[in-house]
Amino acid sequence: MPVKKNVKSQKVDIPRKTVYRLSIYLRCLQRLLENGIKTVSSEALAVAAGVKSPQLRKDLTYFGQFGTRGLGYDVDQLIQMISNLLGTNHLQPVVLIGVGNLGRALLSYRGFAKEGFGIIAAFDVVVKKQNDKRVKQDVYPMEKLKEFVSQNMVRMAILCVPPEEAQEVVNDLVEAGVTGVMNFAPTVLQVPDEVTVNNVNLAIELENLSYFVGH
Amino acid sequence: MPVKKNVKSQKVDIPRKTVYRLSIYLRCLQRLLENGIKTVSSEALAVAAGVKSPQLRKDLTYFGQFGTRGLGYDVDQLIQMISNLLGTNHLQPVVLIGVGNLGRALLSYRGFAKEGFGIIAAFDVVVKKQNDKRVKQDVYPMEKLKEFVSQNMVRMAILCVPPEEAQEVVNDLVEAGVTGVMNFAPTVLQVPDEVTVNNVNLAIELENLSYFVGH
DNA sequence: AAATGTGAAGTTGTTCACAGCT
DNA sequence: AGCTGTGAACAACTTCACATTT
Repeated sequence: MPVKKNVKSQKVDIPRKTVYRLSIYLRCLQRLLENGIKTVSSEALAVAAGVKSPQLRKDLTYFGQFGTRGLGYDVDQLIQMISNLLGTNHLQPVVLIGVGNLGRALLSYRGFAKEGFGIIAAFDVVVKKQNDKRVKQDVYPMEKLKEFVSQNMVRMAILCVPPEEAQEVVNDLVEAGVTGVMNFAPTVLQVPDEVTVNNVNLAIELENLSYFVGH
Repeated sequence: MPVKKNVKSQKVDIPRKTVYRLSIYLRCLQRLLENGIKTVSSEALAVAAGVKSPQLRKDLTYFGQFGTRGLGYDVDQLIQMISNLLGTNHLQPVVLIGVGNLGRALLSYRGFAKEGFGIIAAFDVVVKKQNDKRVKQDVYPMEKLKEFVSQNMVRMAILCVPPEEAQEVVNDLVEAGVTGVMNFAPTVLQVPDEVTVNNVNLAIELENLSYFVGH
């Protein structure tokens, strides 16, 4: 699918898969930076990221030319460019809805914070006593959701509610101004064109694996 | 990417994306079955699954012809065929390695069991007192991993260890006979060709979303 | 009449090979 | 000499249109 950007944005259309790989490159680059490496060739970075080098070069040229021929890419500069493009150079506030098993785990998942995302609040129909001391965020009742989202200009949400409730919740989110949803519910969500939904279905991933593993 | 199957298997190559969609179809079909619907057209099923109808028909014909022209598909028969192909018609034993936040959540995740997978054991370097009563599985020390996997003919594993340990653990898994790994660690794993790795990187999914949401 | 199955056309994404800088 | 940037070839996937079957 070609990436449709809204009219305001000057960005060229970048393939979905390229955007995904940019995240991977970013991680590899950060590791290089930590190791004090200043410059990297497309070949070396491609190996680290698990792709082929022409792929990497093509991915990068979708949004500009950063390399020096005969030399390679400047690690620091490339990190800046990619994280700027992805929007991870400034903190993105995120809300999480559905504090079940999975929701609770994601609330305390360090992987998000490390990459510049903060889950600033959680919502659930039942506001249970939080006896999990790893969870730092406040859990609010569902009625507060729309108000909170609009007031805090939240644009991204993580959805971990049961499948039956997912569509209803996402409607509220969209009305309140959310334009990006990471959906863990096994539900095909209906949203306006300008809203992006990333479906993450763990059961399907396992099932998929099962096919390749064989009978 | 075309799906490479090992020589033993007689299966025709089915595109990766098709295999993924088959799981989605399966869920929709199960819902139809629950509602007592016996027959479904490609058009109706496609809408439910969020794809176009020629796509669905092509997906199905990769592994046979099941429809009746002028009528549609038999729901029950199609469920049988797909779950047989995916290998979910009999229970697949799975082990989980790394009982941190995420690992613990996955252990108690009902989505897996519902789809025919059972996480039969978990492993970690530290076998902490399990005070989480939702987690039913035993947690063993890492030293027992290889032995357990070979003795129980386990072929699928869920990897939730820190990135530095991931490669080491996966080496052990492969040696012990695992051929399918669902990898939550942000590490590019090196495995033999006959082993399938499904990477699930939640931070990257969020980052990806962030791009579409805009600056 | 209705809906499948499929060759062919169209689209998107990947790889190659090499021209062009530094 | 080395490595990037890219047009062109290639491969994979999707959609279309319609012949075919019930």
